[in-house]
Amino acid sequence: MVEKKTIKLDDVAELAGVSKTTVSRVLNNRGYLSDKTIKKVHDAMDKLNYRPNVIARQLFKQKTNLVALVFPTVDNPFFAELEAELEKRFDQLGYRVLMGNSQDNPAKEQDYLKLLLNHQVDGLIVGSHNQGISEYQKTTRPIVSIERFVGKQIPVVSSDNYQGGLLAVQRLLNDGCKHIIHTNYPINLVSPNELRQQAYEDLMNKHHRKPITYSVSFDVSDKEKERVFRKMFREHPEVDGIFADNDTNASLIIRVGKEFDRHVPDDLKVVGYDGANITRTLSPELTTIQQPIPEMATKAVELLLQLIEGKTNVKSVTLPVKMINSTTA
Amino acid sequence: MVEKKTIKLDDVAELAGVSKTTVSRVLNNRGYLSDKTIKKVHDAMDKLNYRPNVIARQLFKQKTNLVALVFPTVDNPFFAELEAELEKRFDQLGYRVLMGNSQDNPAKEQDYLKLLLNHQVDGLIVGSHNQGISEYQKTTRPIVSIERFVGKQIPVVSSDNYQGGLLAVQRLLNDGCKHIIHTNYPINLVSPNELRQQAYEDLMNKHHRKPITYSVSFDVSDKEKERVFRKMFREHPEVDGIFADNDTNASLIIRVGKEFDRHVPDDLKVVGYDGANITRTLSPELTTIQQPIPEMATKAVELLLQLIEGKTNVKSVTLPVKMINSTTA
DNA sequence: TTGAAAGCGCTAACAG
DNA sequence: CTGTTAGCGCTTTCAA
Repeated sequence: MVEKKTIKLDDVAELAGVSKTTVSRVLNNRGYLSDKTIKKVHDAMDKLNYRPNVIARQLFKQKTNLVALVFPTVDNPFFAELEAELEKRFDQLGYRVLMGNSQDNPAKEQDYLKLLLNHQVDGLIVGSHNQGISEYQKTTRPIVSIERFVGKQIPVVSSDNYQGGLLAVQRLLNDGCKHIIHTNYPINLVSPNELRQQAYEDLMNKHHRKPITYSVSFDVSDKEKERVFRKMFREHPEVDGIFADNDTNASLIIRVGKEFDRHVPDDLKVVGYDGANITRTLSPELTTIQQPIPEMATKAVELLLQLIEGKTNVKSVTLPVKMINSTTA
Repeated sequence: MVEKKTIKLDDVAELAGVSKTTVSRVLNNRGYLSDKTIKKVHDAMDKLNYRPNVIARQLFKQKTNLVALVFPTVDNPFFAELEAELEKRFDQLGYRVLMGNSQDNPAKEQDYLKLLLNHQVDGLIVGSHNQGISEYQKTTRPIVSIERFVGKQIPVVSSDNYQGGLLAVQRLLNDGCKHIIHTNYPINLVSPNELRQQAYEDLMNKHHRKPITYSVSFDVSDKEKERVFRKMFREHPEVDGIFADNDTNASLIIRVGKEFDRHVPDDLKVVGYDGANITRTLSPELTTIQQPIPEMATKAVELLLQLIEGKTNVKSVTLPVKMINSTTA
């Protein structure tokens, strides 16, 4: 194997018989250059198979064109689609994307925050479910959050959770459900998600029904989740309608329901939440509230770019949700 | 808003009354240092809220501790799980992970290759389906491929596709299927995937049946895929067993089958492929061949690290698959 | 145990 | 139109 030393600007300059500056200019298409020089330089580059060292450029520019996506895990239909959409947009804008699966571990989330603070990335999109990371409050570096309140100065992109809750519960009511239960993940007051629960409770109260909510952590196994749902069916055999906080749970609930001989949609109606690609493909029968994932990605990228460009008055946005009618409700 | 200038080593050194070198040593725990000095430096760092600039360090070390994952898209159960597993392992080893969704676009794939060649990342894991990117042949930089032949010198991690094919088809034969069709994505000779088809054909021939394969591109819409499957049912109404090349297609086939009044498993048996988390959760009824995704991730990381560390004799590996018995076959 | 100085590879004033 | 020079922030010989 031939020992290869790195070719740098200097080497190209020497071979082309010009200065580093000139080569740099050719590289960046900046300033006035004679065609002859440009050609000479290109020839030299080709001959040496020159490759610019991006790290050196980054050091000078103090910009990496890198952003990090901090979500619990990419192995989930909603996050997978969201991250794919984010990556697509960032890529078009010349940004590379770091995958930050926080696994709902505050330490890992903090690591990614440190990347930002250390100028290893130009910005952060966060959608984890941890709370109380105080650094978020202090930093003025570019962060946009998705579906989560992080800090007073950090803009949030969310879908209309209250409206989503209303749509779901109203659908179950229209279907004639008398005993509607809501599942949610443990609510911390920092998530716009609680608005879904709020909508559920408001609508239940309005109809003089007692709201009942079961909490299921995001980061436990399917087995564990099924255990909670079994408990739910056992404690509330009268249940005939369920507003699940995400499609995966909706799917698990439908399965567990069968164990109790409750069949969808005849003696149990279920509305899910999210409506991601993968779920639509694998479980098209699910009636669900669809979050506008592509639009959320577009907005988040837009806001983060504004922050990166130094804009100060960047506002949170809420996007409309949509009911997907299928056969489970 | 207060204008904040970047704190650097120099500033810390000045405040602590020592030299840059000393601060650097404290930072890296290198060389002999008196406790007093260490404390002074730490105090200064704290007071200034100093954050080392990682880019500068990378420039010096010629190492970024970054790897890129180049797969068609992360919005797919198999790739999502694989990328999540890869990220988890790289993270533990101090590597950050770039998400490279190539969308089966050779230009994008080449962009990521360029990152590697430009020393922006230390290594590449590729699992895209493009072929004929000649740079792969030339480079000696660290690349590991997953389920895909990329170049002679590039190690491949794959699962035992031939065995997977045998298991699937044998299962359908055991179930008494007489007319078994295989779906696959268009085969280019660079994919170990073709071994599945080989196994299918070998077993069919052995049983004196005529092998029939329908090809479905990876990157077309569900609608388009369904169209192909409708064609399949129309052209082969006698079909009673299907070996699908992935679980998503299996799921689509089962749905399309219903349109033709073919119900699983009574008058149609289907075996899928992949057995990823999300699929198991959303479609647990699917009988499928499960790829050992976590083990594949472990191996791929292991091999890439060997390459990054300069090892030369890095060998490809094949890992065993497993049959998941459920109710569609 | 500590410091001075050179340099990683590139860019951008500024001067010609 | 092109070159000289001074860094970007850090690490590491080498010398003290």
